This record gives sequence, C-alpha cells and structure tokens, in this order.
Amino acid sequence: MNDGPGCVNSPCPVAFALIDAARTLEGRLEQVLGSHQLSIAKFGVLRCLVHAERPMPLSAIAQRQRCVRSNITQLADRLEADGLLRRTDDPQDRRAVLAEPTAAGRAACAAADAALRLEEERLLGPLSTDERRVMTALVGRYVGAAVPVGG
Amino acid sequence: MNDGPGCVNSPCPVAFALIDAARTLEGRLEQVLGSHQLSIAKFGVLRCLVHAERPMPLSAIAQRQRCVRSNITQLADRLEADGLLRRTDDPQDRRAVLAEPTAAGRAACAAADAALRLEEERLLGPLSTDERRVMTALVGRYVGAAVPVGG
DNA sequence: GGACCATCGTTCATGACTGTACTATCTAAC
DNA sequence: GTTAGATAGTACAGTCATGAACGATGGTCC
Repeated sequence: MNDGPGCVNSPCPVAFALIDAARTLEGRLEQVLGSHQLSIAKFGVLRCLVHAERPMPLSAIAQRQRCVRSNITQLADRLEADGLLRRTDDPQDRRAVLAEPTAAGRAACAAADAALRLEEERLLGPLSTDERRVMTALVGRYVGAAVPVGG
Repeated sequence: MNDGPGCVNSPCPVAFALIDAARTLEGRLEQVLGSHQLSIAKFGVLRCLVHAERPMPLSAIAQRQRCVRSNITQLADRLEADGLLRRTDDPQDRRAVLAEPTAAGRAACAAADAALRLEEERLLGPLSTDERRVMTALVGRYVGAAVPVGG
C-alpha cells in the first residue's frame, strides 16, 4: 500500500505527493545520466558552461544553479577529476577562477542532452498538450506560495 | 531571469520544472520543521513510529520510507542523540533492533504535524478544490511513466 | 596610502542519501 | 546437526547540498 510521505493521513498530502513524485523523477533522470558518467548536478554545471560559450567564474555558476559557492567548488573538483572541466585563472580579477568545459565535457553534455530529450518525450507520453500546460501552470501556482520573496 | 534547470532550452523543461518546484517546496517545509528541531527525513521516521503504535524494526522503517537501511541507521542515530527515539533489542529476533519514539519524540511529532497542516492549507490557498485534484492526478500520471516496475 | 568593506574561492562541519561490504543471526535443506 | 543462503543492523566511502569561517583580492572614501 501507499504508506509513503504522501499517504492519506499525512499532514501535507499534496506537498509530500509532489515531493515524492519529484524524487521518483530525479531517480529516473539520474539513471539516464548515469549512462553518460553524469549526474543531474554535474549536468547542470556542464550545461551552464557549454551554454555560456566562454569561461565563467565559479560564482556565476552558483548563481545560475541557485546554490551556494562551496557546492560549485566541490562539483568543479569532481568534474575536473573526471576530465570534463578545466579551471583557469581570470586575468581581469585575481580572486576569480574561471571554468570551462573540456572537449570531453562538451561531448558528454551533448550526449546527455539528447538522452534527456528522449526521456522527456517518453515521460510526457501519457499527457496531452493541454494537460502538460495545465499541470505546469498548476504546479507553478501551487509552489508560488512557497517562494520566499524575491525568488 | 529564469536560467534554472527548467529554463526554455532545457532538454527536459517539464521534468526539471517539477523537480525545481519540489525543491522549493522542500525548502519551505524544512523551514517549518526547523522550528521544531526536525527535518523532513527525521519527521518521516518519527511519524512512521508514532503511527505504528509499537516498537518497529529499522528494516521496516526503511521499507516504509522507501530508502536503504543504512540511511535509517544514521537517521536513528541522530534522532536518538536528539532524545526523540529509543532503540531496544527485539526478544523475538536477536538480529533486529526495534525503534520507538520517546515522549519528547511524540510531542515533537505532534507539534510538527500541526505546523505542517497549517502550511499545507496556506500553500493550497491559491488553488480551488478542483484544481488540487487535477494537479495531483496529472502529476501522478506524468511521473507514473518514470516508475520502474513494481511501484 | 590606508582603512574598510564587499566579493571570490576554498575549507570544514553537518545532513541526507546511496551502495558495498561485513558480522551476527535466523531458516531451510540436506 | 551442519551447511548454505537469506535477512538485520552497521561501518565506510562517495555524492549533493547547506552554512560558517578564512585568506586573498578588489574597490571606495577619506
């Protein structure tokens, strides 16, 4: 039976159901990305860099990924160890460290991107165009009430 | 601007939007639970035990929370250190360790439950009854396609 | 030119989660 | 009965995230 966090007498059936669904989804995407030596977090950073077209300060990555700088430090460490990212010094600002994807990083990112697109189509299969739109809109309105202020 | 994982040219706009929304939601609930010295994970375990009415093997908790046993070991460690949970030996099975909430654990769980119920109402405010139902159903159908096999 | 403060990246501690390995125990089959 | 395999809890290593503290650098204001 469904005894999970979103179960009947949960204090927040809707909220926990959504969180639970998102975790399942994350698991699926992690699985897809795993075949390309990536994770959601790593893909996020890599995609950000590929998209930027030029070396990017770690702080800027943190801002785009909406996480703290120390997290990006660690992710960059792992991506660098994997040979997917390169750190360089910023000649303009000696405090800053720039990151850029290696050729392998670009390749992994492109492959992962394609795999994710396929998976998204597969996932959206059961929903009509209208239903997709409605779902996104409703979730947006629901979670909008949880956003602090400036988000 | 929205450059997040759910941004326009993301390979999975819908999936990442949902994951992003769930993270925001989680953040809000963590904040609510924080006032009661709890986290989502701790509350989940505690609630499971309070609900069970009797001491429960750690494995059973892991099953209900749908996570690995080693995770419950750690959560039980922290909850025990917080004085919210007690471990006892199972007289029937000497391999097993039973967990039960302390009085403080029950109290914290009840208080957190009440706070979460309030928050859920606040969050659901912007949605009509119909919209809540539709949202839950659509998310369920969407993520259903991501469930491995046995649910 | 200093004093001050913001910013940059890193380090460390902590939490939550996974998966692997290990010991102890239970159970079934021989 | 002993052996073989499943199960219980734990230990350990690794990932992803946070927040506090720190040294180095960049500006600004006198």
